[in-house]
This record gives sequence, C-alpha cells and structure tokens, in this order.
Amino acid sequence: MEIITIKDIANEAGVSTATVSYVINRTRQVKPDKERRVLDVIARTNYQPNRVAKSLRTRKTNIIGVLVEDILAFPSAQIIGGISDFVEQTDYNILLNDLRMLDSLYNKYDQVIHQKDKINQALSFLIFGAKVDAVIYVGMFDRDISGIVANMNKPIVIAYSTSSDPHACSVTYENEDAAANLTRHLIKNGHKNIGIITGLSHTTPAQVRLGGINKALAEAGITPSDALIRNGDWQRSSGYTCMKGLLENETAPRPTAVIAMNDLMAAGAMDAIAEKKLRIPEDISIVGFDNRDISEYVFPKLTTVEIDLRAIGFSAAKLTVEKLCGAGENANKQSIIIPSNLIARETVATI
Amino acid sequence: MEIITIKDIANEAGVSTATVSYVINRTRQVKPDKERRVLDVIARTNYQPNRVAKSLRTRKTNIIGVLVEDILAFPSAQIIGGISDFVEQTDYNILLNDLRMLDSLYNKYDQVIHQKDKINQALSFLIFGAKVDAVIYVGMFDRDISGIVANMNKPIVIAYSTSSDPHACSVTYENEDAAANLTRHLIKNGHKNIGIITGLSHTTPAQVRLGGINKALAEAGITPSDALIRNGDWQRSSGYTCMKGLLENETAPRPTAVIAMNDLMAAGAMDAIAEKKLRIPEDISIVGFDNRDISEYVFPKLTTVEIDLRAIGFSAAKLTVEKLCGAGENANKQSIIIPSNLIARETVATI
DNA sequence: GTGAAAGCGCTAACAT
DNA sequence: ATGTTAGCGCTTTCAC
Repeated sequence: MEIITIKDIANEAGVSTATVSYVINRTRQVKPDKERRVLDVIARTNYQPNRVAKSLRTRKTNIIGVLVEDILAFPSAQIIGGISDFVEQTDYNILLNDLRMLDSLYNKYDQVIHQKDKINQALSFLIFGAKVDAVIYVGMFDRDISGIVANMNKPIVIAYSTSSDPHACSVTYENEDAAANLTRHLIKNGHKNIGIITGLSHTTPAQVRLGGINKALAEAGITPSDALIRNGDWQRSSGYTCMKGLLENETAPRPTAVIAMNDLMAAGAMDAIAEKKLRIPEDISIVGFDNRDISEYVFPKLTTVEIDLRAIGFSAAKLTVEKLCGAGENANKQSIIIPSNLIARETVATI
Repeated sequence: MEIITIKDIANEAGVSTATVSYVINRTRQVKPDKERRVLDVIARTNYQPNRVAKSLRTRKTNIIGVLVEDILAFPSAQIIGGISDFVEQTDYNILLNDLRMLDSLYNKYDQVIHQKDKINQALSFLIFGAKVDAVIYVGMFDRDISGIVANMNKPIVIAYSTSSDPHACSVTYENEDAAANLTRHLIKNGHKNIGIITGLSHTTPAQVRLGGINKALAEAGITPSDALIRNGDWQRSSGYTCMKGLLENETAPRPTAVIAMNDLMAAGAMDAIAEKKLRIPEDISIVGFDNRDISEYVFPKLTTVEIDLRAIGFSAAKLTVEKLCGAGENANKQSIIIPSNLIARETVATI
C-alpha cells in the first residue's frame, strides 16, 4: 500500500508537480494532451491528494465544526442529518463536537448563559486547535443565545436557536405563523372554544406560539379567555395535569378543542381525556406541535406542526459554505426562517 | 489576530524550535529553566500548535472517522454520544459521515450487501482522503456485516453490528442472555403460557432472541409451542396483527404473557389487547425489547430490555484508541459484548 | 502554458 | 541537553 503523492503523478505523466496541481484544481489552463495524461495517471493510480498537506499550504482545512448542545436532544440528529446532506455534495467535512448539555439544562433551557465558558472553550478549540473553517452551532431549544458565542473571526451559523450577535447568523423555523395556522385549522373546523396548554410560560417559544394563537383568534373575532389557558412545562405529565384542569373547570364551558404547545404535552392531555371517557376527536379535538415520533404512536394519530429540522440543518450548512465562499444567494444573510407545515392527522373533528 | 508559530515561541524564549517541540510533546528531557521559559511564553501568548502541520509531519491526524449507516436510525445518536464521551477525554476528534441508508434499507436491514460499494467508497474517502487514523462504523441494525467493509490497513471498529472479518473488530450488546433473562422474569412471575411476537424471522437478532427465549423456557421445563409464536416484522402494526392472532386463536389457550421482540411491536400488541378490553398486566402481561422512548410513553409503562447504546459507543471509541496506541486492556480484542439490562416497569403481573 | 523552487508549521534525525 | 536542518505533500510565485 504505497503512499502516492503529487510527485509520483508528475513523474509518471512527464510533467511538473505544478502542472498536476493546475489540472487537479483547475487553477490554470493546461494543454489538452498534458491534461489528459495527468488525468489518466490519476485515474489509474487512484491518487487522492493529501488534504493535510493542502490544508497546511492553503490555511483552509475544508472542515466545518458542528458544535451541538446535546446530540440526544430531539432536534439534533435530524439537523445534523440535514447538514450532512448538504455537506456531502461539497468538498467540506464535518467535525462533530457534543457539549452534552441535556442533563445540566433539563427544562432550564434558557439558562445556557451559565454554560458560556464551556461553549466558548469548545468553540475556541474547534477554531484554533482543530482549525475548522467555520462552525455550525446546533441548539437544542429555540431561544435567543445572543452574547453567548464569542466572535472568532470565522463564520458561525446557529441552527435552531437564534442570535442577534453581528458576528453570527442563524437559521431557525417559522414559529408564530405556524401556531397561527394550527389555530386557524381548528377555527376552520368550527371550533371557537379553544383551550391552550402552554410550554414554560417565560420561554420564548411559548410566548411566540401564544402570540400566533392569539393572532388567529383575533382574526376570527374570538376573544381569548384566561380560563382556557393552562401553563405546562413542556413535559408529558404537565399536559395531563393541565388537561385535567381544563376538563374539571366548572366555571367555564368545556373547550371543544385544545392546543398543546408540543406533542409531549398533547399526549399527556390525551391520557387525561381518555381517563374521563371522552372520545378524541368526537368529544374533544386536540393538536400538538413538533411532529415528534410520539405523534404517530398515540391513538388516534395526532394532528401537529412539523418543524422541518432537516431543512434547518441543510440550510445552515448551505449558508455556512456560502459565507465561506463569500458568494451565493445567502452570503450576506443574517437569518433564515424555514417554513413549518401543518400535519393534519386524526385528532381534529369538524363541529 | 497574528498567527503565532513554534518559531515565535522559540525566539521569545531564546531556545530552538526543537526545544519548544520537546517540551510541548515531552519527547525529551529539557533543562528546568528552559522548560519554564518556554511554558511561560506559551501561556502568555495562548499559543496553540498547528495540528495540520503536525499531522503532515507525523502522518497522524488524531481524527477518528465515524461512519454511520444512518444518523436517524434509533441507535445512532446515542452511540455517537458515547463515542464522543470517550473521545473528549483524549486528543482525538470525530469526523462524521452519514451514509443515509435508512430509506434504502427500510426493513431490509440484512441487505446491506447491496450498499457495499457506497460503504467502501465512504470508507476509502475517510481513510485516504481525509486521512483519519481509524474509523468506527456505526450500524443501524445488529447483524453480521462480514465481507462488507474492506481492509484499509487502519483500525476499523464496528459498533452495534458485528463482523468476523479479521481486519475489523466489533462491539455490540448481549442479546441472547438478555432475551433469556426477560423470559426468566416472566417465568419467575408465574407465567408458563408465553406468547412470542418475533421480528422478521430470517434476521439474526430475531433468531438470537428466540434462542434466548427457548433456552429460558427449556430451563423451566416448558415446551415451546408453535401455536404461541407469531412472526412480526419489527414494526408496530405487525405487533398489533400478531397479538390479534394470538388473542383470537381458538385452538390454544390464551397466553398469560407475551414477549414482543421489540418495543414497537409491543406497543402495537398493547393496542390489540386494549381493543379486546383486556387489562394490562392483570389479564395479560407484555414485555418488549430495546427500551425505546415509546416504552415510557405507552400506558402502562412497558417492561423491556435496555441496550446500553452509550456504552457501546464509549467502548468502541476506547477500543479504537487502544488499537491506535497498540496498548490498553483491549488492544488485542476482536469483539466486546456490552451487557443489556432488564428494565422492570408496569406491564408484568405475578400470577 | 509550464517548470523550478520556496515555504506552510511542525517533528525528528543528526550533530554537537 | 540542545540546536540545525531536512522534509512531510502540497500550492503558488516567479521566471521563462
């Protein structure tokens, strides 16, 4: 298994190493016959240029660092898959770094600030140690992380989370409109009395989704009632508790439909509905958000909103490469929003 | 943002670049005072050795390629997390490559052979193009892939899947004993009449798990009956169908417990049980395998077997690094088996 | 259009 | 114990 270098190719083809380099990189015109000879030898020998040597010379590694808050978090694998999809069709590679923040941040996703040092240390290692050309930061929760990621003079693209830092840009999903559309879907099906199970009420996505819901309600001339809102914490059990509260509330009429701000809480709510021997969707409609695996596992299958995580990853990678080339439609963009899609399944009835 | 090199450090400290290299890599004794001077300058300047230059010189990149059949497959994220855990405490990094084989291999996991070219192309790129020092191949199904992965003269460790190729080694989970233990758990709880819902019956894990079940049955003097076996296909819907078959079979007494060979089919089986208005576990006990998310989502919570995927990844990374160093407890091992754990939850009753 | 050669930042053989 | 220097495999300037 001889290691074969550009010198070998040059000798074999009877040209200089410079010429070989020119044909490989198409960086200069080369006489057709020489070019063919070089190409022939390369094909015959299965020559692969040594990227390490190339990197040393060009000061570019063609590696994109992917720094993920936790690879086990729900959006991570799909986002990385999307990044990989794009990167595969380029000359770049992915260096993966897992921050493993799921345990320390469990349901305290807004407290990333405490992890600032850890994040920047990893970032600094990727950029100065591993010499990656750019980094994609994959958040596990869709909140603003401005001020967390330091400027390292290389492109930094944040996926799923957002940031207004001028040295970073971000790609995330359409949230408010998605929540509004979900609500409109309920309204279109005749629902006026709509219960809401929120996520942790001080978090951005909970507030944004509530904004979307209220927008749709307002359009339809429905006045939101506090009696129909219950604050959950994103976890399944809170969906159960909130739904129970909604069902047992004597002071207000029972809602004909309820929006849970994620699928986990929707599943919990469905348990509470089943416990009261009510039928879904005949007696009460329910919708979730996120289109997690569980939304197809529950019975009946949950109507929800799909966040196109793969597209977020793909788009983040595309943006990164375009920043790197300084060209492309997005080279100057600061932020990209990926549309979310309503997935109508079986938990909404028309009344 | 000046780029600072070993030369700068040498000048600043009044020594040669060789000496700086010696103190950084502890590759030779250096006089204490010189050493301190060098260390001081390094600390003061925040100098980070250029790994690219080092790699070119030493022909080692300190990068481990992680080639994953599909990052969206159920074991992938956790295995990568485990790899990352180990690698973090070493000097190595992870270059990630996703083969995206989920679609093409959906429920035809034994047909990897058709992907042989694609796999070896990726492998060849990692080793000859990206110049990784070793690769960890992360399977998405626990079958033997001997003959698929070519010899590339670098360590190749297969995680989750297995191979008997002499140039590769593998780390996977304890399957037969785990299935036997699961069965013993049922027997200990008084069950004798045990139904079985298999995975695709020609696949290795289905056969191995059946072997484990039969072993435990034999120990207890229970003769297995074909009437109690139904062949599923690993998917949830087949669990439902198989369970229905078991429940509606007039020629044999209804089983008091059933083993589904994975959690998905167990969930489907639970639907069929609920549909017949039977109670779990009072009327019929059920157990699954894999400890997927869904096993905590179903009601009641499913008793199942946890495959320690994180440990598989961790161990695969450890093995890889030990192969690379030619030292460590596992440097010569061909295969490692990670124990699986019974997770007793709420779906088994004592009779 | 092409080749000679310098040099990217490091390590290690060799000399002292 | 430490310094000098060749060279890892490539790109690119400069000269022709």
